Amino acid sequence: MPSIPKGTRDFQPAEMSGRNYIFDTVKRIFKNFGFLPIETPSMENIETLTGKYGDEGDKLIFRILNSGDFVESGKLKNISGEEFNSKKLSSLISEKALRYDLTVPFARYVVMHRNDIVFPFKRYQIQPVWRADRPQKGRFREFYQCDIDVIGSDSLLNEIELLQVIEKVFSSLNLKVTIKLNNRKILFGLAEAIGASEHFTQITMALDKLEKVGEKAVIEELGQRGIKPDAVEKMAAFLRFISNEKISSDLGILSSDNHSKSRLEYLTNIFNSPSIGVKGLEEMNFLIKHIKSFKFDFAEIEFDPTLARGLDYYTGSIFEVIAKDAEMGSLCGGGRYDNLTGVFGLPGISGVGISFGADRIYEVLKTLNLIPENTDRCVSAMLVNFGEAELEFALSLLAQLREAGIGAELYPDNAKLKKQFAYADAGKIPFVLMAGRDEILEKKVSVKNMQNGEQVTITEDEVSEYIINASHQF
RNA sequence: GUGGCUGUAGUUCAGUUGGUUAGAACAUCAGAUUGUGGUUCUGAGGGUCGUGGGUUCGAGCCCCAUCAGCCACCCCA
Repeated sequence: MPSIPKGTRDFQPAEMSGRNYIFDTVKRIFKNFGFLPIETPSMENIETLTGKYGDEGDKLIFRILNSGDFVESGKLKNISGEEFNSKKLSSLISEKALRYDLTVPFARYVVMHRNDIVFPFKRYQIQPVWRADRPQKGRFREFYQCDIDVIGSDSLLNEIELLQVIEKVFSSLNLKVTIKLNNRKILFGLAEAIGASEHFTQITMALDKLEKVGEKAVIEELGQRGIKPDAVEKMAAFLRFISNEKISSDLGILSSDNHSKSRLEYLTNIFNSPSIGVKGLEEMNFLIKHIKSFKFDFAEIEFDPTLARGLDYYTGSIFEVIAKDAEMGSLCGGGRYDNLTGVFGLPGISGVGISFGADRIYEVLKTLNLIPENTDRCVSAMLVNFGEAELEFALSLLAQLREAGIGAELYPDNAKLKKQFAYADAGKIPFVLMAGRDEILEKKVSVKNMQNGEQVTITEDEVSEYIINASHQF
């Protein structure tokens, strides 16, 4: 038996139907919000990708081997002792890599096409990305991202737009989700407020694990990472506040709305003004104030000051969306990046974007039975093949049906009727048409309704109309 | 990169303290009416028990190694 690489998948017709349902839904909504499509190549130059995703991210980039025989060509011989390290070697044998996400290639695209773009630029992009991760539940080495970004605008209204897109997408898919909202500036303010801003990264990474490992483990980790005891104690007080709040919320005393408010109040009290942290709180207040103008029925929005997100380039708002009724990682994530185009030579352009993980959304919809059936199959009639003598009549009937806009096919072999009917049945084709010797003599066709088993014999001219009318009854 | 679990037919799984020729269900194909599917009945094909080694008179079962898959950590969609 052949096989396919770890973490990749084949998609069968039934799965494609469900996947297209997701792609069609997000695409429809993206367009409705004014986003324009672009595509970029599957592979990028390695320098474009490296250094954007953090150390861990860099390791997960799939590299493409250069063509040619490196030993034969003698290229490797020019590297002497000291220089012979894996970094040097890999730059010699590989200069391209598969894209890791759609945001970094987009930033590269914006810089390259800056003169053709009218800012602010709203783009959507639906393409696969690759990560050399170890596969597990909801995690693949090849998967599709559905990205939208607004670049060239500082306005927080863009964040609000993105939140509405999230609500629209998940309400269209009938899926209840929680949108977690935070701001990198608040995280920085928090690090500053406890007097450990030099440990910003370590603090956010530890904080991010709160829900998974609990209060104690986070405090332990902070200590292990070399953060001073008095700073750890201040953080512990904050964590206690969060935990107490969780308990009240479980008891139904705090709604997620009040939740967000009380967290903002707490942080306002411990932050010095003016500071980056306070700026973050102002931004968060703005979002919370203005999202009230919109209905959020399927997405519950919550300010979660422990949300970190690892991608290095985020500088402001960050988002993460998780399903309420299923265990799965994040279904959607994103944030604001103030200087991603700067690394490609075009500074001062801020962008904000999110990415929907189509594969994870598919898995969740599948487990919750929310994928509509048979959205792709559109053949409504199959003609039975009776053999050479009846072929002329069958082919002209086939053409006539298709001309009338009816999806139709002729069974290709003169097989037993049982087999031909079983094929139609398996393919959920609603009508089977028979024109054998007797029917042809009278220019008639027998039409069998496969759902109720009824069969009528009508003239050739009536067939299209009959099928169209009968189809409307279902 | 680290750890855990599982590998028997296309799929889901049985398989006794190690004992003759490894089973079932579903799926597939064929037949039960030479012009009628879904239900029923009959039959057939399909396995080097992941792979390699070891223990034993004898291994699907025990031991070692290896590979693959799944799950968790890390990180993320």
